Amino acid sequence: MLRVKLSRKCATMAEPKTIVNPLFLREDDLRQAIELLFFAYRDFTARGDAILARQHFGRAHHRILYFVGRYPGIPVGDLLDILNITKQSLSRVLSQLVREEYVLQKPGTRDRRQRLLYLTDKGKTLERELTSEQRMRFAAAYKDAGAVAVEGFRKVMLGIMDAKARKRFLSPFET
Amino acid sequence: MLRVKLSRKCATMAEPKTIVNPLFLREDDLRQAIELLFFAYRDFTARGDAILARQHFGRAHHRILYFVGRYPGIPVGDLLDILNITKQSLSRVLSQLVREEYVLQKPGTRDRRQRLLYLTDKGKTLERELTSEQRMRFAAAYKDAGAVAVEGFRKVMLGIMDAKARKRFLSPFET
DNA sequence: CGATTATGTCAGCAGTGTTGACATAAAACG
DNA sequence: CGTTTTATGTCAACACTGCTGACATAATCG
Repeated sequence: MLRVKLSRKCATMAEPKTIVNPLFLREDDLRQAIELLFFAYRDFTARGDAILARQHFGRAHHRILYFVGRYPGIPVGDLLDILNITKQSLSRVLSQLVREEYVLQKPGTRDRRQRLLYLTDKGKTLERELTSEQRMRFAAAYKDAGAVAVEGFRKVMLGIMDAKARKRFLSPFET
Repeated sequence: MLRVKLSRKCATMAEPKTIVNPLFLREDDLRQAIELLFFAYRDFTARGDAILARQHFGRAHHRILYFVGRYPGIPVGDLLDILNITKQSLSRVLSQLVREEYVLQKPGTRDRRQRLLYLTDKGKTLERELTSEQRMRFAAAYKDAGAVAVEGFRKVMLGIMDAKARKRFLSPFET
């Protein structure tokens, strides 16, 4: 579970971790964990970015499409909470999606200040195109890894995210 | 500063998945997987970004500091391979780090065209500050999740990344 | 020597996140 | 009812990061 490559080209590659030092190995595990997350996320998002670039969109557009598809009728404020960005950042991208008819806004019934968001058919189509590759990626990885591994992945990811986000996963119907 | 929770406000939250439909559940698992990765990565990088902002740096600076610290003496080309960005993108940030003496460049001995990269003490200090929070995050998550979960996390992440990156993890001494 | 490689640099564009300031409509409250 | 707060939007400016294209230098290779 050691080092990555570069061996041929990178001079200071040696440093074999052969000595059984629990503490040292732990450091190595943590370093590897960081890299696993980095490379997985990098590759996970790469193809979607390419698709988005075709229509002059970016990753932010995908995130909006995804979460609006996930929670049809979501108010803007809730979307801001999920994305953890400012309303100005969201607005720029969201208004573009509304203008180009990927997303539809309806005034709230209970609270007419709210603008509830929905995907149009056009939006659904693009969202599916973007997300399906990512779902296939996970489907393949889950299949290869097995059910036990999947549960482990889930546990570690929940441990990495902040408590607030973790709560959303663990208790779907709470404030 | 926090908004409210989705559940209360978002009308179309219901959709209980009570019906035992394997295919449907699978879709739900994949959707959850995507979100786990999204939220974990978002929160994983947030504090580092805040630290970097203090010195007018960004996430790209951290990545360079991290991988140069990881592979002292790494040539620029190898770093480009790891980061998967253009040399122009790298150059802007790297030359800044060199100028401000976080990173040191030495001409290669075998190939004098190469510029081998090393962290200065200043660079090591900043890198440690940035990465230590991330390591602690994983240390806590790993501890809570347990060894089996960690192995599962590792398997799933390897499955998500592209084959090229996976190889780097699995066969430490190859290109 | 000519071709390729490793690296760098200048310039411009796009996407995304930030802060600050200001505006409107509706809900909440006393 | 009138004041305050909330939900949302908008304009503007700035910073970081990625990309493409073009061009330059030095060293290695064949």
